[in-house]
Amino acid sequence: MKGKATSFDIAHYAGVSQSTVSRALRNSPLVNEETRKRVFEVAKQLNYKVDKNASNLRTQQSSTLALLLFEDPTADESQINPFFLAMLGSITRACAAQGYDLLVSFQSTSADWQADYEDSHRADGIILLGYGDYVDYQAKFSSLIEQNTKFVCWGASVDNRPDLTVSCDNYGGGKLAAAHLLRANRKDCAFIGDASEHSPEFFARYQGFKDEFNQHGITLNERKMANAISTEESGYHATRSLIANNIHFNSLFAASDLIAIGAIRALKEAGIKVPDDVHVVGFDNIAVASFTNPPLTTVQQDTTLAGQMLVDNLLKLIRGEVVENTLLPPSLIIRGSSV
Amino acid sequence: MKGKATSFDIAHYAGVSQSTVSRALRNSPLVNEETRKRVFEVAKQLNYKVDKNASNLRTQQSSTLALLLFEDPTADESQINPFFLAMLGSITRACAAQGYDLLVSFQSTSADWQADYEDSHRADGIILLGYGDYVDYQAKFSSLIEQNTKFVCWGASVDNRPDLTVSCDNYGGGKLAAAHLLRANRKDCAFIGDASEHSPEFFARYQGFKDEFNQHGITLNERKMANAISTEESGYHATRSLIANNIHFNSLFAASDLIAIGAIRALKEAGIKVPDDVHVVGFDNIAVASFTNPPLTTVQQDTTLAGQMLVDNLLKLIRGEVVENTLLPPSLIIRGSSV
DNA sequence: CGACATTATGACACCGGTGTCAGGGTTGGA
DNA sequence: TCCAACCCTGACACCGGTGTCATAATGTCG
Repeated sequence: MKGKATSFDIAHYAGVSQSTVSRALRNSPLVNEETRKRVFEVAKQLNYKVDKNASNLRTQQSSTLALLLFEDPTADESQINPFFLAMLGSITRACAAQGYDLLVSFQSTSADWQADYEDSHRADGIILLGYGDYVDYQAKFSSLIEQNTKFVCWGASVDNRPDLTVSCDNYGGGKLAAAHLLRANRKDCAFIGDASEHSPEFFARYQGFKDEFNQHGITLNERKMANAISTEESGYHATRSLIANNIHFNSLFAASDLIAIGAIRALKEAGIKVPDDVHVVGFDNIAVASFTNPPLTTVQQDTTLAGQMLVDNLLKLIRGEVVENTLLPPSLIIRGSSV
Repeated sequence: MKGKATSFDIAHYAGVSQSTVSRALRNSPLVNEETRKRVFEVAKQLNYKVDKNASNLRTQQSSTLALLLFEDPTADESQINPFFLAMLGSITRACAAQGYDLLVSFQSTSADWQADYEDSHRADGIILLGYGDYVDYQAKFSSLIEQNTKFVCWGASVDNRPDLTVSCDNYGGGKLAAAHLLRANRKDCAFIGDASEHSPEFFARYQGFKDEFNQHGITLNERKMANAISTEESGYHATRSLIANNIHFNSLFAASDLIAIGAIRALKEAGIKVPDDVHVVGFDNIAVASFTNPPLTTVQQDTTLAGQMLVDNLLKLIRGEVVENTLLPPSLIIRGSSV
């Protein structure tokens, strides 16, 4: 037998029509049990597999989801944010559990990214994942909605469509971190991250953090903030610049673990002890966090649940079901960097 | 316009036949330049995208590769080996660079994994990635070859088909590690990992390591070996058991970084100082390695190059070109755990 | 025994492109 | 003027399935 077997080949050998083969293989109740058995046997013998292209073409759906992973173009190319890798893992698993395949694609945040996986019928829906400047995205989101493209995104909120977003309760997470530092009476706190509308997730973390301090009658000093994107390098440099400017603090909240790790490096280098001189709290609970020196206290995001919710919500959207906004509860992981 | 536009819609609005639309969009030289321009305009207006299912069905190829990631079933489910995640990243990028999409799928090593992505025409070829018990795989490999399925795999060697494998020079890497420890005169060395034919990569690392010692007239003590799979937990327990058995050593070579990190934890717990009492060397250079305490000396595998070679070689196989066996050179990264 | 429901199957159009072939129109050389 | 060459286009079969419709065979009941 040259080439791959088709349903016609099976039909020939099983002595039935091709239609019957198709029905038999999909367990249609219309087919006689004996016939079905015969068809299955022949199919197995010929190592037959349904041609997904033909099947998808006819049914107009692909049983495939696409994952677009946005990378901060300013970040080091070779390293991918471990938090998103963890998400990728859980999304992959969630897809498999639902019988869907997953197409993975990396996108640069700057370039005008293409979301044509759905237009071209390669995927039934799209998952958008990544930090990045979501201000620019709203226009893109609108056009996706207009074209009736099914998608969900992590973190970034889509104007007027809370149902398209799954995210961690970043605000609540920020409060958790603040409450923890306040319990240890570390009131003189620095913040490293981007607390602007360009990074809605970081912004929410900062807001929660600030509000918790405010509720304790403490106003954060704006001079003790430094901008950073979510890389170790960036966190390192931001913290260095604070130190270089003689800014003092006895605790530090980083908008992400990578930033926190870079901050710890800068602190150590300057002879500042963690946690004795400065308590450090990060966000994400990436795998590395427990191996740093000292181990990093951090606000955990449940990536397993997050992946599941993204996939579940997307499938609901595809099926036309109603979806609620999904906010996942964060939890505080206390380690050596703050005790 | 309800539903998505097809080439017939474009043909209608552009006043040409559907055949011409198809040709025009694929930049066939047969089409008049003016006609082409008109077609492109209409296509853009209708936000037309070629239906991949139809296209793939007709051309019998998918411009898609599938990545099967094997996980050690005994490992913690929620954590994925960071080394493979790094590989996943570089493979994704390499695919994109070649204009291919990537389907990602996790497989359990134990279950009889399905490689039907190619049979079902969802992918043109398959990349196999993962540690694991490759002895069981040889039969599967044979059947893949027999069915003329295009695939390459990382690490594991396929009987008589070196061209289907891309791997790091694990043997050479082991020698690098050994030479490094010998330079510091740390001759009393323990090995943590699985040095059996079940883990060909670990086995090769151990062989190179042992041979280098032998060439210096030193025979490794088999009692100072402990089995471990590539997880932190496993490395921790293996090392603990060595310590519990009162086995002494002044250096330790771990078959992977995760094992090394677990080993360091066990050593610290037992009051053994790294690197003063024991020099530790790992393998992989995962991202975590530079953040451990002390930072981990390790043998680096070039994941970027590895991903590229896997994709390049697979595409060559698909195109029917000849492929050479690909061995990537490792390099030693010296950090605090061994100086 | 005839009317009718039930079961199992085959024939066929269809999904949306791609590739082949035939043919119309124009140009150029003899 | 006629034929060949060239350029461009349309008609149509085809990829390998799925879904609908028609129909043959069998069973059921009055």
